[in-house]
Amino acid sequence: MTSLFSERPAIFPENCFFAAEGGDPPVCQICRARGSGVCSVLSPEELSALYQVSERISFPPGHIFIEEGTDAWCFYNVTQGTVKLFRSLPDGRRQITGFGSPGCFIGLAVTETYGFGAETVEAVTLCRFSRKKLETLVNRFPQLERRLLNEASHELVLAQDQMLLLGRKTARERVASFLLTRIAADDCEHTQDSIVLHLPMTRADIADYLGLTIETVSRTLSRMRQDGLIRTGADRMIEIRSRERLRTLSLEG
Amino acid sequence: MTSLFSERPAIFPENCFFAAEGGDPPVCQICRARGSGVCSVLSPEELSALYQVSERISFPPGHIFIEEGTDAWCFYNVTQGTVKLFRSLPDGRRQITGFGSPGCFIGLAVTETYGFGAETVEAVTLCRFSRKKLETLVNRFPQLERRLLNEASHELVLAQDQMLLLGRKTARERVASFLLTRIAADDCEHTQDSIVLHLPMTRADIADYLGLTIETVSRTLSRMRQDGLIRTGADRMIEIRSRERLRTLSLEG
DNA sequence: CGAGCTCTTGATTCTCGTCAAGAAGGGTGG
DNA sequence: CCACCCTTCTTGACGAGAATCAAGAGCTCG
Repeated sequence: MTSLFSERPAIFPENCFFAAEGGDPPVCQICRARGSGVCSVLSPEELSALYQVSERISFPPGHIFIEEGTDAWCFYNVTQGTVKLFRSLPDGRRQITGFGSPGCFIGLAVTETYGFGAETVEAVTLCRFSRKKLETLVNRFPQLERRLLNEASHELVLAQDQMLLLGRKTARERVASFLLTRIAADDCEHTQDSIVLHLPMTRADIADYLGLTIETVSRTLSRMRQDGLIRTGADRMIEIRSRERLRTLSLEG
Repeated sequence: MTSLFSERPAIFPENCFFAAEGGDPPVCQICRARGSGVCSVLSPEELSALYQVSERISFPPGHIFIEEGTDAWCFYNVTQGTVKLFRSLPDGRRQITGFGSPGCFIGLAVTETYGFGAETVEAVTLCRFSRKKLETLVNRFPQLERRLLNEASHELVLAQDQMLLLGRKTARERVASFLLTRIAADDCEHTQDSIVLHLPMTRADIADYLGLTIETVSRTLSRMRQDGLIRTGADRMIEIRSRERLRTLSLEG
């Protein structure tokens, strides 16, 4: 039996095919989430059962697939692309509570209704499970429940990081923290001393995630560019020129 | 089998003795957390097993009983009083991520080490479980694991609320939201049209929870007092004179 | 009754938001 | 392949809201 909290599988996107086994359902064999999603704790036979109660769906960029406050009938697993999860106020102000990459399980923070909304950032593929059927499977395969608890525990740690950021950090610290988070989320290529990062989200998304405005995000990035900390390229590419300086910046302005 | 997420027992502090049964260990029979804590899903026999691997400890106000980043050897259940959970930056800035009342389980957001610190607000009594022994019990009583998942799920919802508050609300909206949260947390006496609330925490705690300064919290409460929304009394008592106006205020300044 | 907190209030500063305009980038159709 | 349009991004000027600095009032508790 694995540990009660936070023993999440390591994410190796480049090795993802290693995680899938010959006995897995065909779609799962090539799935980017097989090594890191909740399904990673299932044997090929168990995975088949999960596979049978799920369906693969795809959405274009900017598609809202969970509307805040609607009945929570299904859960999702991101298998390709990036999604954003958010909460909003009646007047339209929006806070993005997190971005989801392949392997991310969506639906931990629900009651009878979704307490959050979800929208695609890029073209996205999801694995969708009906809530009822997933619950049946969780009862059959207890390791799924353990895995969900680990996931929830990890989400809580991230949420607390974000609360510290939103409540106590300056704009400069927030943007630096964000870039470091993105590096950890591993959408990036490491070369020897610099790191090239692709941000799939717009400035508006970053602003809504960091509790800032578009203009402040843009200005802060410009200043980092002037300071030689980063370089920006086409198609939302960012080159981090000193991860160490960025880390310092993320903690003390 | 209960639902996978968020079926947390209702909290009835005034009825707490109803939840305890004659077969419970003596301390548990009079425990304020018996009806709402993780132990609420256990039968008297199961509770005895949990009781045997736990110990009751008390701390004075202002005592830090979890130091950020230290090894996570044990989990806690609050049984009396209020605690604050926080994260901090190297330069001393601090964000309180939540307050814990009786029934609150502490330790969901851990890995090998505590990702957060915990300090008592008032005199506090806790039930302490060694991590290893609790894990053994969770394996024995699967409903405990389900209960922990529900708890984590609920914590996530609260964390997302708080992110929205910290990222997008004004000082006035934050303080209004805070008071409403406190009413829901049920440290209060309802009379017919007004609600009398006791806040155990200082202005500094409130400020650290809301991402503001002491002065701003104080000024905001003063303004609410001038506006006839609240009245303040000795010993951190606050009378809410219009819950409805407060709710409006919490959403749109 | 006095010491040390906690809380309130005022004056001032500063960070970030708002408003506005223009540049850059991406996609589409001729 | 280029012109055009729309969205995204950048930059500047200005203003508002909250932080900071400072002083004093109000509570608690020994």
